[in-house]
Amino acid sequence: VPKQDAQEQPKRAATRTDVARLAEVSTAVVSYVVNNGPRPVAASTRTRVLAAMEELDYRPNAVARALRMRSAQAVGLVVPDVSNTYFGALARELSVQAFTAGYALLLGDADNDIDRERAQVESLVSHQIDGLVIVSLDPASVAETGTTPTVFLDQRSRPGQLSVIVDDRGGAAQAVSHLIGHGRTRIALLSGPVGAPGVSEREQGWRQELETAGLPTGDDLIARSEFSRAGGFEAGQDLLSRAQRPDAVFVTSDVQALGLLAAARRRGVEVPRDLAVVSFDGTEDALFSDPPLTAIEQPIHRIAEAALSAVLEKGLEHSPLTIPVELVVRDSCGCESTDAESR
Amino acid sequence: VPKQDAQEQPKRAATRTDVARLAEVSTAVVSYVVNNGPRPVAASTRTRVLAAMEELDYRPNAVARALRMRSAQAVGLVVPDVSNTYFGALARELSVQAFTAGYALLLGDADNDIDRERAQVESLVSHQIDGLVIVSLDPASVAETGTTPTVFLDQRSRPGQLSVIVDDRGGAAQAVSHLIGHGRTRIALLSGPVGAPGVSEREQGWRQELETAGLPTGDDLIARSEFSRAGGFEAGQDLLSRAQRPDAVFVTSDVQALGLLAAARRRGVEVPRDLAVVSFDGTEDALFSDPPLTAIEQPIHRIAEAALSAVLEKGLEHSPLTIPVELVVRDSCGCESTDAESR
DNA sequence: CTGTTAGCGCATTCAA
DNA sequence: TTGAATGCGCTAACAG
Repeated sequence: VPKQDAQEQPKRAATRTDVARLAEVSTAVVSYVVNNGPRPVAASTRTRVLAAMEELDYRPNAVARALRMRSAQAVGLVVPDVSNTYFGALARELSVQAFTAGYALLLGDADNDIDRERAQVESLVSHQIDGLVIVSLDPASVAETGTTPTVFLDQRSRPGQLSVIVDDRGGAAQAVSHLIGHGRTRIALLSGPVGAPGVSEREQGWRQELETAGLPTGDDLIARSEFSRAGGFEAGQDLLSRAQRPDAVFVTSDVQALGLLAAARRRGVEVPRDLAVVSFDGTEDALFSDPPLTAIEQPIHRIAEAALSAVLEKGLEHSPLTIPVELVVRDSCGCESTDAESR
Repeated sequence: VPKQDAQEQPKRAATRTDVARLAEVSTAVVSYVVNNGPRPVAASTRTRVLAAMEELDYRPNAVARALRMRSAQAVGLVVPDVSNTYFGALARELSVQAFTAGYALLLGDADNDIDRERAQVESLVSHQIDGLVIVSLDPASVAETGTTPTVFLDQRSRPGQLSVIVDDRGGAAQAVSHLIGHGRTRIALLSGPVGAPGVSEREQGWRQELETAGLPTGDDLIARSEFSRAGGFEAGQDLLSRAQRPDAVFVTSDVQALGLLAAARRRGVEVPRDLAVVSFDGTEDALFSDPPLTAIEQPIHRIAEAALSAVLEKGLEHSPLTIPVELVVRDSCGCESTDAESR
């Protein structure tokens, strides 16, 4: 006498066919209720189907759907390094917003490597993502994304490409202008890797503002490092050990600024008294450093929003779309610390 | 006279069928060369196929493959908040390692919300991921993952579940013991949210070590906050404003410790002189804070490695697998700063 | 060594 | 309002 071991081990997940069989309808009807259309379903039938789905603990297979629909209901994000605070915040913002819109997020970390980046892009595209947002190490050499809408968070994209950018040049100029307003005259630049996103524009902003003011912009005022705390520390050490020490620094990212602050402490250079600092990004890193960083703040929420809609609604009024940035004053620039802000 | 506008607009990406036609072979042969098997292909044929692929710029469709193979060649990661430095580093590590192993990474940010977490898990599973690693807000209520191998980075998983954990209790005890070695007697605990991963074990370690030493563990020595800089700042303010101020704090994460340091500066409490601090995580955050944080360091690389292999090789010698942590001494505990380390 | 073919699970057109 | 049937692109038996 065989016992009922049929439903002991539900080895395979239930499919639409199983549900149809149990509810005694066709598979099409199951689709109709799952998707609320495109054909109507009688209330009583719907109830039966729902019950069967419940009973079988049915979950639609997103992959089969993706194949059929040519869309995975997913967007891809490729960044040079997610562990960088700024990119982490961007990933978080995109994950949350994409989810809210019914999309999953595929993340590709390029590990600061151009070949890795190419490979990540190809992988994501082959996964039928509905859109790709990328902060590229080199927009010119990014892999072909074919029909996948792609938005670059970068100035350097080619004419036809979608891009959402922030006003890097203007922000940098604003930062430098603020420093000049504090009476600083040797304003150094702690810059990012040559070719990295935003770097050359921020450099331009720095240079232009100084030239306009008749202040020096020589190579002895420039240092360069990776976008990392460690990189900022080393470049900071370098900058602070030069013959004629700068009295202010504009730094191209918060994480580098954290490194610079550490280097300054190490050498007994007091910020902001001996060295005023303004950085770019304005992540949470800038709020709790010592001293808190005056920074050009990127509105990550809005950037993510714009990028997502550009990619999903397949368009942008005009590309590039430039998002304004804002100088947020804290303590590192030498402004009087307002109590309300230093938190 | 119709012009050759056939290949003007390659509207659709080339499929295996197109390649087969162009190379004048069957679709199976194309598969064999793409996958290097399972059947051998004559060298000359292979060359023809390769040429056709090149010509058509053919890319295999990962979704179709996933449907057929019941595997997307992808792993999922769900964390409470990617913008947290620790989780960001974990995501990066996993993305890189997964990629190296030929897998993509699907990231789900739970946004510190248990319902969001459930939904993210269901979404990932429906995308046919080959494995899921999750740092859950509540392992008991995580969605059913069916046949998808799942590894929890958490102590509280149920018996049958795979989990990779660090020695939270032991690490905390070690931290507290170090503080006791510095002659501190009122050692507070700046803890995480009730129920968050690792929190209760770290609390236990703190308590046990103090009790053994006959030191106080009262509620007036405990504060609690989210895993964030802002949370740590507020809890720190609270702790430092109490009647009998602690002379040391064990903090359950680096980001919270950053907040605590800011709070201490705000109140003129000098670290480590007035307040010794040891935190948990040991991310890059701990290296460049002021002062650099002595911390219990989690070997993220090894954690990711163990989690990935657990999930992909479907197993673990014994679960939970406990990974040791290590006390890394810097300046915040009051040890003499060694020059080599303070970088 | 190569070709034929049957699905993977789902959405949808076309008939009923 | 429902059902039958087709195909999305790919793998891998199975048969030459």
